[in-house]
Amino acid sequence: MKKEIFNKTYISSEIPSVVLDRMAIYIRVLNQLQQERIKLTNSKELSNYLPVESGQIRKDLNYLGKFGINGKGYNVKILKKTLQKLMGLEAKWNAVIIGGGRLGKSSVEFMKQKKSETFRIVAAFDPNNRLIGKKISNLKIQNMKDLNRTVKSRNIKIGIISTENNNVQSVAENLINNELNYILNFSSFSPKVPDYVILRNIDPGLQVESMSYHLRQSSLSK
Amino acid sequence: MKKEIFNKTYISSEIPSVVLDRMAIYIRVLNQLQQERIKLTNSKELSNYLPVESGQIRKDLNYLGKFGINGKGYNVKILKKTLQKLMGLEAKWNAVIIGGGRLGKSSVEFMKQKKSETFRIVAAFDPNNRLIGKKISNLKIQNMKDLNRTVKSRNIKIGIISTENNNVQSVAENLINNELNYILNFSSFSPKVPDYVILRNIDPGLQVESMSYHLRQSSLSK
DNA sequence: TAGATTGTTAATCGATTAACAATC
DNA sequence: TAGATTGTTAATCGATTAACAATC
Repeated sequence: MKKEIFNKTYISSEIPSVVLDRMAIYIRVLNQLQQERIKLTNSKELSNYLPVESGQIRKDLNYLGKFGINGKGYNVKILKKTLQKLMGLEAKWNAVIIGGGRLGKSSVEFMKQKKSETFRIVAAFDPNNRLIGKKISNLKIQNMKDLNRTVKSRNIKIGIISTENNNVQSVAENLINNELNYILNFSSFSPKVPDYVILRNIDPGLQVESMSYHLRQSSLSK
Repeated sequence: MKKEIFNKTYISSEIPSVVLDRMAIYIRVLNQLQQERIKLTNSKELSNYLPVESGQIRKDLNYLGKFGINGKGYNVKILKKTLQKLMGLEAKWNAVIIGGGRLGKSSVEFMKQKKSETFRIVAAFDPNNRLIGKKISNLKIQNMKDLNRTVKSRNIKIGIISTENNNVQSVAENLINNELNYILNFSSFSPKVPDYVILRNIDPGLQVESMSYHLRQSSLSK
């Protein structure tokens, strides 16, 4: 028993993060195929939907062990389920949001529309005392000093930051002090966190800016 | 004159996209330093704010030419301005949004809160005729058949997609047929586009999912 | 000048691609 | 069995890191 758990952990922790990123994308494509009632696919077909070569897809999928069907391809349903299991998408983690202002509200609303259902926001806080008692996403905004109690009682694992940039570092430290080591940051300032903390900065502006670079390039060459 | 433009284009197009991504992040940090009234910085200090080593920062910045001050560091203001210029952030490009439903609205609202000011949305469309005439972000939703005329008359360069997943491929093709080769996609389906098209998929769910993977890992090892 | 930090080269590392034997 | 596609190895490519001479 112990050994199996150990193996799983071992195998999984070997997966490079570029591969994990692609695996999340593969699930999107498999959903698409399922909508089109396709039961069996193969690495060539998958590559049609992605900027990834078929060989690389096969290599990535082999981190899951071998369960492709030689000469046939992959069973869409099984492949999707296996990926979802690996990515922990069967569970739903409790999250707390820090920052109940406009950025907080629009972030929550946006994620809701994107149907991102990996976490469930069960409590809200704000370092600005004037916001306490107001509501965000049907949750009453609480005083930061109650954070620890709520994290414990509600079994919260994820901290979401949506405060002003200048509060972000201290909020992040506060979360970490409360053993929240998984942080989703909607602000534009990336806090410095210890290595063991998993931090994801959600900053689409960065992608728009690299697009801007290409727009300028094309306007220069004209 | 011609030569200078040629050189600029040449130098810039050599910049690997990983480096461009980091450059956008460097601008964020420089903004932060400016807020703290810091006039001079160096690669070591910058690395404190980033998951990037000082040597790599220096290497990245050298794509801009050499204008660091040996023994001193970099002038914050000049460095920021140079990066912004390279990234084309002085210009503001006109954009059209296709998809005036809830995803469209919350995407626009979210980007507004994130103060992403690289583009300006000047027109809205929806393939669903029932939405025509309604409003999104103060813009009347128009009929898709008027897309071409509006793109030309308003000098639109960027197409934003915020429709349902199953419309995304055809909407993308429509945009490209109208010479909109810079596409920002807020849906969860990535359309297949020709190589010359610059496509950015804004899908924060992917980052949440790779976080989920780590949450599962940690719960397994307990 | 001495001290500090840049700019740059060479070495390392890891990820991608190409190719094909194994297998259903 | 023949045909097709997987799983996997070896070769290539590119990005990161380490190290230091150049320079203010």
